[in-house]
Amino acid sequence: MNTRYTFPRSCRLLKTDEFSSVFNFRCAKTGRFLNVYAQPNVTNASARLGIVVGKKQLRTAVARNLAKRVVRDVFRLHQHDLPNLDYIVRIIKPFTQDQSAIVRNELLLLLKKSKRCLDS
RNA sequence: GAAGCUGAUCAAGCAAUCGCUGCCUUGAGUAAUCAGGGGGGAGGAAAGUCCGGGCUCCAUAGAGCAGGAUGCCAGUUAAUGGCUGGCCGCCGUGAGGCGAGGAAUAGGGCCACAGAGACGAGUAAAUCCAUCGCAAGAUGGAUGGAUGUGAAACGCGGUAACCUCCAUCUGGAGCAAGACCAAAUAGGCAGGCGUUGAAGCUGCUCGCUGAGCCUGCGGGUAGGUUGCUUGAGCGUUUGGGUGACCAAACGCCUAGAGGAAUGAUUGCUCACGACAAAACCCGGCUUAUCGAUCAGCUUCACCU
RNA sequence: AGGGGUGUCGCCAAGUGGUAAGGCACUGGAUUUUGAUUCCAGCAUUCGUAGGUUCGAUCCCUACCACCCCUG
Repeated sequence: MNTRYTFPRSCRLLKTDEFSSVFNFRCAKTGRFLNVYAQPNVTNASARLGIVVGKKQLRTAVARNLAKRVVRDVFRLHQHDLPNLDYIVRIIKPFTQDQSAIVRNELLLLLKKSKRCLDS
């Protein structure tokens, strides 16, 4: 049995209430490009992800989609190593395609940091 | 060799893994959907939306006015304000580049400053002559240029990218166009039954309240389907034309989403990768752009 | 997709082809023991950018850039 790396609907944050509850939990970690919020979730079996991309930061639809795709890809590949949390990733600064490696490392670091923040 | 001019082409490639999204197919499932396999998946500007056309709907007896656009001549095209060729003017040493380039005797307006005077007329100063006067000067006549001006000492002045005139073109809206299917709720129309009692309380009877109820139809909202990619298409060759372009033959099928799809990682190679992402479709224009290649040409320097 | 508007000093802005008003702010001076008020003076390197028409362009024309608004 090989582990699947898909990103089904059950692994996303969908409702506005879910987003605002994670924001109100106030466990945030900030990097150069990203801003990660986290909250433990009891109802779901796996980690869940929500992405916020502002129109002010990334003007065109292509840039927004690229940002979302990069974040989603990192989450997808590491979802089985992550604890049972709700994450929200917000993009603060725009980045281009050749900067995506830096962004990926930063996101992994921030995810680990937020886990430690919740444990303490 | 250096500096340029013009035209054309390309817009990193290959492999593996994990993902995204349509299409075809197989299986499971009532269905939504899920799983496997195959195959496809952004541009030269997709951009700005500046022109032109196709397509669709609405309007339309015919013609005109108004408004708008264009403006040397000829050609090309489905069409154009695009493009091509020629003439003329300007710029550049040159290859070349740029040009809304018709009419001022149809008419109106404007022409700052300077200058006597800005198109109506007319003479301020200067020179010469005559008269008067001691002189300063005054009056009359003649002169032709100078000053200043972008231009002019009156010449049928300049200006039409001021209005205008002339010639040509021009119905409007836009795929959220338009077509089809079609919940819930409200309302409409037709038929039937209803104060000789509809409907409700209520499963039945009594009782009470007291005007609607049933059936059918059509419009139409949410939503869905379609329009949606085979087209004034692309490539090669041949022929015609100075050229834009046209014709013929052969070959090819090349995104079609709907909160909006092309990414990530690893390895190798190289010019070390810019501007930038389709949304009904084409033809142009304009703008952004790391670079690379090819062809023709110009100028300068050096060598033979 | 279609349509409209704006861009002028740090801010608000006037300006109908002839060398860019005004107010606030700022700077300097005067007045005052000091400050505020008041008075005087100063402050525009391309009128968003680039071309064109014109003797001459903020103004007219064309293209572009940025921002805003409207209809669906």
